[in-house]
Amino acid sequence: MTWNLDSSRPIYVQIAEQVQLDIISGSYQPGAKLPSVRELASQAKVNPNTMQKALAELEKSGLVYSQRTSGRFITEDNEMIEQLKERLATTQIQEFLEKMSCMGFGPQDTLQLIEKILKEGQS
Amino acid sequence: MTWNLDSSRPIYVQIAEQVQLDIISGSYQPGAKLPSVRELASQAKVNPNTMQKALAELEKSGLVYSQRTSGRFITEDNEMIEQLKERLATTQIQEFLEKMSCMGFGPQDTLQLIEKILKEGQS
DNA sequence: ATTATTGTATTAAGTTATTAATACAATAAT
DNA sequence: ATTATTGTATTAATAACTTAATACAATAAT
Repeated sequence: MTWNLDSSRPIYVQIAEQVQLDIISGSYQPGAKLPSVRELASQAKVNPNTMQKALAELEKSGLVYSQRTSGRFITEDNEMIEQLKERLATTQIQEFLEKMSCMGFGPQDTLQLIEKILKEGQS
Repeated sequence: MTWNLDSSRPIYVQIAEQVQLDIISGSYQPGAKLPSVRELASQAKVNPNTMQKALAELEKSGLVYSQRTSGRFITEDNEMIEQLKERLATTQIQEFLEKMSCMGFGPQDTLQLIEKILKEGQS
């Protein structure tokens, strides 16, 4: 796990987002055990409380759960993960299209621009 | 001008972004005069300093300029505006594709998803 | 039973950034 | 010359977050 944190937004939010992405993308398998709060905090070089706060966020959504002394685990509910992934992707797309629209690019303009950029990137 | 502000990020950043969008999209024409800091602040219901800070941001990039007592104006440099628009769009697209990639959607997956969502939105 | 490891809770302090209040400065308009 | 309007600067207050220190709670391992 490599932590990519900056000061633009709260650390705990960034951590929560990154772990969430790892779950959605499958880097963390359903049911997998997470390292302890202290261990993760040490890796990310943040205070244990900050890590705790980040993980508590993920628990609110049910994505992870904790067992008092054995540790923390990713949910085994594959369905939930899939739904979240789908929902997040949809939101991302809609926000993106909205922003492009504000800049004066309609959906078709945007699609063409993306394809153009993808072609350029291949070189 | 309708101001759409929330507390997730600094107000002055959001204001700067929105004015920038208005310039890029053509809502503010090149050379146009902006309302005074106090007037804009009143409209947006923020402190004049906040508005001042937002506009100062745009001045750094050369998008607007101020004349001590006559007011603030949009740059007349059409070229600059066009370049910024292009650069911003490219950045938006790259960031978007990057995020989708982290979620496990490759470029082709993403394009298909966008098209699917656009079709649904028409109904 | 004891110990070590886990998550959790509480409180305080420090830091930073944002916002607000106010005063100052320049100049166009009169 | 005076006044009103503009942008600007300075300082203070507020808010949010992070860090830190510490204590508590539950249970698996021994």
